[in-house]
Amino acid sequence: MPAPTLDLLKGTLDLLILKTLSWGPAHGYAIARWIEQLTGDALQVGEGSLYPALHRVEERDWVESEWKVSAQNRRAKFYRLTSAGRQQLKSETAQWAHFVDAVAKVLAAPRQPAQEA
Amino acid sequence: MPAPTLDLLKGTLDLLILKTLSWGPAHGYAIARWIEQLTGDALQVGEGSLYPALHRVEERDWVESEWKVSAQNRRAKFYRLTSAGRQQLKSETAQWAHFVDAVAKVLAAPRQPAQEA
DNA sequence: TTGCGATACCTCGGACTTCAATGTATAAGC
DNA sequence: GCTTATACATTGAAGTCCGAGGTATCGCAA
Repeated sequence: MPAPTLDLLKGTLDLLILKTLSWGPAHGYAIARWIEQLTGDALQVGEGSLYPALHRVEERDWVESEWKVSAQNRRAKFYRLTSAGRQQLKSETAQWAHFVDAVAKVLAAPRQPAQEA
Repeated sequence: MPAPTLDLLKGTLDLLILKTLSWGPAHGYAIARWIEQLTGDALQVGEGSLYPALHRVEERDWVESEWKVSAQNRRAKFYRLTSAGRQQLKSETAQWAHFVDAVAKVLAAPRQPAQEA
């Protein structure tokens, strides 16, 4: 039988993280909880997706990190958007909108396009 | 330097193929051209994505195939949606809408959600 | 004080998709 | 005969997701 393969995030996790950090610095665990809370658990961010994603956005210099103490009095790595990250957020947001629009065009089409050669 | 890595389709190719076939049977090459034409090339379907995708939707019994001769007088494998495929199309369309809506909720949020513990 | 749940970090491996590159073959047009 | 478009296919590299497993601390309750 075919594996279920949820793959809920479809490559949007970096965008979601950058957007979340545009509200202000946060640590990984809180970012994941915020995304879940905002979407009513429609999007779920497992730790096996979260931490690699945080590491790659830092690697690409879209965020910077610093160890601090969380509101729950625990050691946590706080991430802050860099100016390159803010630029990236803008760019990825536009690309996402463009992509969603393109898919919508196909899904809305009542029939095949005219004049295929 | 980080690889560009377009990844335009983000896991929606199966959905796009099923939708395209809901207009009637078609062969792979035509499906790809239709998607590109409908989206003004916003979505591009390379052959290395297309054919594996067609094989997996057939493997899952969402489509059936049959060799015929195309309008261009060439040997071509025509795909037809099965009733399971029609069901899958409906389900995936709903899931896609749900997903897009969830992402929009995060992107539209002006700030972090209230009362994090 | 011992144990548990929540917070918070991390890595590994498997499964999957995308996509460029490469290859085959035929029809039509020049 | 050559080129272009049509039409199929596979391979390998790269990237993402995610379940499973591991570490550690805090606060609380038994």
